[in-house]
Amino acid sequence: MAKTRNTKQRQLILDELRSTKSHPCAEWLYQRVKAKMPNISLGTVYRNLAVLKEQEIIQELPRAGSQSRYDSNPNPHYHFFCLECGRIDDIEEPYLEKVNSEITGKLTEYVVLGHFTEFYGLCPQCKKSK
Amino acid sequence: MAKTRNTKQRQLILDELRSTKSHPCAEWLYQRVKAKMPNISLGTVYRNLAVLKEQEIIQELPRAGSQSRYDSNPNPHYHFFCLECGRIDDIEEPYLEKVNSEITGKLTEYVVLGHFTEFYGLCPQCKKSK
DNA sequence: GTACATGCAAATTATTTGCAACAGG
DNA sequence: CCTGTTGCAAATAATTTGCATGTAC
Repeated sequence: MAKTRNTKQRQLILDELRSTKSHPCAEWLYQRVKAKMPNISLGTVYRNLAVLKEQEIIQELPRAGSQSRYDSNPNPHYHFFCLECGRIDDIEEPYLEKVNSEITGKLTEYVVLGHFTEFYGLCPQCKKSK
Repeated sequence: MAKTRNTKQRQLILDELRSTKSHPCAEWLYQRVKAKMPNISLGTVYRNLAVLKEQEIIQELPRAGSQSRYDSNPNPHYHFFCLECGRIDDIEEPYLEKVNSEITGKLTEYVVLGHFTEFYGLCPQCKKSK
C-alpha cells in the first residue's frame, strides 16, 4: 500500500463520515466539509474517499460496477458476483424466507418487505486459474 | 399501468436480454441489438429497459440509488434501505455465517467469500405515516 | 526537499430528456 | 388517426483526471 499523509481535508472528511449514521454520498460530505473549509473541492472528497476505502478505514456500500445491469428474470433470486472477472451468475437456491423472518423478528419497528443478496467470491474459471 | 406497444425495438431488446445469462448493461444490449437494427439508438434501449422493468417483465439488479454511498464502519454488516425515504440504517444482527455456508454447500465449483445483503421495506417513520 | 495532495476545470461515463417524425393498434 | 415510440442530439448527473501549486513529514 502506498504512503499516505494526514491532511486536514482527509481528517475532516473522515470525521464528518463518522459523525453520521446516514451512509452519505460524496456530495453530501462535500457540502458538510465545505462549511468548515470553504475551498475544498469535490474532487478532493472523491479522492480521499477512494484512499480511505483502499486502506479499509471505510467502506463503499456494495454495487456491482458503475452501470445498471438487467436480468430477464423478474422474480427475486440470488446472484453470485465474481470479484475477479466481474461476471454475475444466477444461484438456484430458493429465496430464503427465513432470512427475512429472522430480521423481521429483530426489527419490530420496521416493515421488512424483503432482502437483496449477492454472494461474491471466485467463479469456477477464476478459481481454477489461481 | 400505461398502455404500451409491441415495437420491433422492444422485442429485440427483450430477446437479446433473454438470450444471455450475463446480466448485461444497457450499452452491451445496445451493441447487440444494433447488429440487427443498425440505427436503433441507445436512448431507445434505456427507455425500453425502463418500460420492461415497470411492467415487471425484467428486473434491474438492486442498487440503492445512483450515487455511491459510504460507511465509516469498514466491517461487513447489514443495512436496511427504506423504499419510501431512501434512508439507510445499520442492522445490529450479526453477519449470518450460516447463509454463506448454506450457499457454499450448493456452489461447490465456486469460492464463496461472503455476501452483501440489504434488507428493504419501510423505516419506523415511514411506517407510521402510512 | 520530495512526493503525496490539493484546487480548479475540463474530460469521461452513464443516463435522461426535448422534439419532430414515425408507426402500432 | 391517435398517441406511444423512435432517432438524434443536447442536457444532466456522477465521477475521474491533468496539471500547476501547495504542504506534510
